[in-house]
Amino acid sequence: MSPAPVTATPPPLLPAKSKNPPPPDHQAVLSHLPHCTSLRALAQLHAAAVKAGLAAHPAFVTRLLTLCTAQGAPPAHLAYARQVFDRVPHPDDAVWYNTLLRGYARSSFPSSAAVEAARVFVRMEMQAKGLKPTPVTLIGVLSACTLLGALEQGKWIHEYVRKIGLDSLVKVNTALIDMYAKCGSLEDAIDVFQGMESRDRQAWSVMIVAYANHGYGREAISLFEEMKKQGIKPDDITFLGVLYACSHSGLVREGLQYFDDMKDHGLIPGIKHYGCVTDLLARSGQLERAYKFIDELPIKPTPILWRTLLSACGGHGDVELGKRVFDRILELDDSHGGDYVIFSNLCANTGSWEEMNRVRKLMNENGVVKVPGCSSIEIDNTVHEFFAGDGRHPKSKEARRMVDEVIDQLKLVGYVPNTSHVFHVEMDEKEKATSLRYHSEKLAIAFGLLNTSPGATLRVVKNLRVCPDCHSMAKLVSMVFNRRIILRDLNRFHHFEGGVCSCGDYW
DNA sequence: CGCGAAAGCT
Repeated sequence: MSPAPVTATPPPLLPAKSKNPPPPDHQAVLSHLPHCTSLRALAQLHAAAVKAGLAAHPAFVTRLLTLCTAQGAPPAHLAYARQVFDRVPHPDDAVWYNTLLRGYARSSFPSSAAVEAARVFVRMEMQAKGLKPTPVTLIGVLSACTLLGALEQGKWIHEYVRKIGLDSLVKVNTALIDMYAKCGSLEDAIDVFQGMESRDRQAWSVMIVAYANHGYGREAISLFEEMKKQGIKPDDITFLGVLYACSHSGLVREGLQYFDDMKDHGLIPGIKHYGCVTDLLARSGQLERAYKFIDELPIKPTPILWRTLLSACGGHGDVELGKRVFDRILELDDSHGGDYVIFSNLCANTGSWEEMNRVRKLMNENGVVKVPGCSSIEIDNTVHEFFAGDGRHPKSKEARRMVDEVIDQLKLVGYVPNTSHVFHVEMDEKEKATSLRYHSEKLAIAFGLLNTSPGATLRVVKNLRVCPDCHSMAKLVSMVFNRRIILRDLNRFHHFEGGVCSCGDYW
């Protein structure tokens, strides 16, 4: 769908002059709000609200902003929210700032969102009315940091939180735990958790997810058991965290047991719980069982569930099942470029060339666009970006040389790797260059590793999708160069020490 | 009164 050019602008505020203002029938207006999905409908309702004298009605403005900044809302909606906000003469309610801030924090354009979120925060601080950031403001700022992997900014906010004395609040600490964990510092997350005087269900759940994200499935589980012992009742999200932990650490038996336990707690699994179980079965190699699991769900599976399985078929090299799964996905959604890529890679890896050509053709026929992958790596406060198939970074050549250097070092220690990147060495120069071009992440990692001081911990943050090659690369380099490496892919961390990954992924 | 954690793949 391509939306018509956005011309909607918020209606001007009524000069509240009219003698007999219509009764603020805000209940009626509010009840219509959730049904407005298009910008046009929103603008119409907004106009009606202004006529009803609701332009600055706190509940109305907040709900309007919330709706416009909802997860997955198109950028135009976010821009509209901004206009609504800017047209309020004296936004004197912290909640409005908080809503807008949160909107930026979960926007799909992280880097520009960060700037905007910071501006909103600063503007709030500057308010002559003495508008103080509320706990929710800080939670909003922290979740913006979380989204961006901005550890340094997050630490700064932590200091600020301490300074204004909000560091005893359970919710703020929970946001801090989440921020630290998702920005790669599990140690700081644990510190905050242990320093809390009391912990609610959410605090426990977030800490469980934190361990899970870093590959410490056993620790996540024992935290869950400890939580129950202390009389805190787990909810569906806690269980999601536990299942997530199991699927990321290869704890198949435990995961299935906990999935079963849900009903004893009176909880009904949702699509995300099914997602975890699918992942659990599929990644551990029980591909057929996973297929059956999805097929027999009591609710309609989303393409996401099939996609999870497809990716696992790729990992296990099962092209036959992969094709069946791929067909199931196409029935539901044939516009997702990633599916074609995963499946065609699977075909390539198993030598199914005919099938691969068929997929490539299908992809063109369906007009699917491939977006180049991008990785970034932060070294000494400078962010370096590498795009797949692009040598624009000034150090691209150097990085590529370093990849070769790493490979030579590996040969010296006599390591016999079983991953594809070493095959590149065996290829002729032309082939090698082509292969490496498509592994920008690998280049970024090698570049970063060799440029940091010995023994340093390297954090790879922000949008890094760790391809299996990177994963092996990190493994090997941590061993050869004796570096501690933390790799972050979109959702989870891999800690390498002496060539061993803490995480059960790719087990 | 309204804002605050949460599966998978790219």
